[in-house]
Amino acid sequence: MKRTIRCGEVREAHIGQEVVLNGWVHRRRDHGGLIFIDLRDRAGLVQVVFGPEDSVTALEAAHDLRSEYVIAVRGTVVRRPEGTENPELQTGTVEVRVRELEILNPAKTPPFSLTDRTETDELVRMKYRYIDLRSERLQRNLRIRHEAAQAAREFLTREGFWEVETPLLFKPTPEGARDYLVPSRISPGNFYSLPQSPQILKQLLMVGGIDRYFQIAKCLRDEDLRADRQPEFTQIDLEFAFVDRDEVFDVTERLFAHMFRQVIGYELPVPFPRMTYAEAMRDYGTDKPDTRFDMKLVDLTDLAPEVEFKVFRDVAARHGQVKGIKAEGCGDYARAQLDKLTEFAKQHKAQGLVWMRVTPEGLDSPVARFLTAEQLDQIRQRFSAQPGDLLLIVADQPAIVAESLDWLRREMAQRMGLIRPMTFSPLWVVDFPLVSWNEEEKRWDAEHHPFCMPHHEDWELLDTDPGKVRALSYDAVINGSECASGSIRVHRRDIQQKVFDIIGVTPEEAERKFGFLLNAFEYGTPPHGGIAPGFDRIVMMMCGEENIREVIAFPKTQRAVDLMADAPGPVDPRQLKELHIKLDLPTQP
RNA sequence: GGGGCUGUAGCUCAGUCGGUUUUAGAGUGCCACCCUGUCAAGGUGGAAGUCGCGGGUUCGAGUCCCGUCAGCCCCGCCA
Repeated sequence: MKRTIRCGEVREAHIGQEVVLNGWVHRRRDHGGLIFIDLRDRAGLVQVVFGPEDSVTALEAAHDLRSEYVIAVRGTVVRRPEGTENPELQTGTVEVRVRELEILNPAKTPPFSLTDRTETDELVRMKYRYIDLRSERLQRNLRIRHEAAQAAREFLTREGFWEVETPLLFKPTPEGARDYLVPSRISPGNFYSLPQSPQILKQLLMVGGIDRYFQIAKCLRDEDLRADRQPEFTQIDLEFAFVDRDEVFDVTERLFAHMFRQVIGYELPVPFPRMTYAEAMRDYGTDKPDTRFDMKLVDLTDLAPEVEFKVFRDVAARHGQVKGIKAEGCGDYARAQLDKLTEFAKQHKAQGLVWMRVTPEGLDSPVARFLTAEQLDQIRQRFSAQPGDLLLIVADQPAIVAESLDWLRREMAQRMGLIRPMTFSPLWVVDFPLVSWNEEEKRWDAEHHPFCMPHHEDWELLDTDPGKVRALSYDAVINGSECASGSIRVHRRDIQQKVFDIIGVTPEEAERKFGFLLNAFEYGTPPHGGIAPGFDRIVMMMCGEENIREVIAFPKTQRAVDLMADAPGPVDPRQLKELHIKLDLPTQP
């Protein structure tokens, strides 16, 4: 029996029609002489009814139906009897009275229920991913993912981008993330690497005159996983020829706005506010600030040398910082709670946490006795603190102050309920440093990648003070999550050489690693730049999900294992021999 | 590589100070029977356990200790 309509699409308009439905048995309510089945497919649920008036044969057969049986039914759409409508269902005013039932495939009792309200352990969900994919949650998430991809394609096509595929089997890139390698059978001892991103290839497409390129591209990085990181993930990869930063921003903002509007009906504020890297670090202690709430970091370093409190004075003397945040209305935190917050700050590297409860009389704090009344008042004013507020202050090296206060800020916002679900606060973070000092190896590293254009005003600094050079690189940040990253690229040989000099790449090395790209640049390269929005993270936000696995059909665990397929797995020795590979495994003691 | 949380019935969980508060329980699911308007259907009965795994302490371990495995969160890592 071939279906004539999807279960979730049956409506009052179909009353009186004969329909054939195909789907899964979601729930059954067997009254003996009357059986109700909620039949489910991608579109939703509809109630089908088996009764003796319609077919005794079907009724008898229906007693054998169990959860997740795949069935076909033929019957008539009728209005439900007065008082039996179910407002919870889109199909709740109608039902299908069954005359004919065919069991297309029975099912073993599923290892977990798709109808329970309880949350099943993710281990079980991932092992039986094909069952979990039937759940309302994953069906919705994958629908949103599909619609987001379609919206992106539609928008970018309209904006004049060509979708071009780039190879998965490519050349190992020497820097950046760890590569996934693929041995070559034909070229013994040589390997392809799977792309961490199509970075170099998209730049070559610009040299190739493609002008505007996009690709919904799989990227592969052999690094450890996180709640928002999988070893293979998807970027909406973009590159533009003859472009400046503002144009990249404009297109990207409109792309995001289009996707959010089209898929979830949310209006992103366009244009996105812009913040320099330096401002972000100063005000939020991170390069990806969550701007859904304020609670900016307040700097007290200038007050520190004057105070009697030794911790502050010492930190000031060692070029450290004293900064804090104000948690409005948290002045009623008890000692035990404050001890826990101190513990939290310590877990995030701070030596300790100075708290101050703002009372009508002044500041109540263990360190208050080391501060003069005037100093306490200065602090209060610096925070614009009102009675009932709580001040949380960290004194340490700048990096630790930034990190611990970033964590505290987000923790307090969470506790204070400042984070509304399904609100989105985007911004650009711009002017990242071009290079950063690698203390262990005593050299400069590229902060983004070595093809990133330095700010024009900073070109002289390339020779004198590379650490101060700002790059024409940028991140789009939404709700504290890095959602896109890109830059204007170097297309001039002399600038490229200077950047290589700074990061210690010799001409020979450059030739060996990126020779084909540098060669290409000598044959007429347009100024170009681009950006790569992280598709999975965008979809996560649209779905209101906290975890990337919820928006990927077949995700991997934190140990990069597919629990369903049991990948990775061993291979046949013959396959290894063909690839000229001998294993050298660590021996078990 | 490191820190933290978790692991008891198919699923979600409880299990107190280590003990005749059990023969390790509950809800749900499952199985059987009854049941014509339910929608988390209802009723009666039943089956269901390697307490993640290994070792140790003890007269006695789901409970304490050590190790180990797995899942999750975080640090490192992610140009």
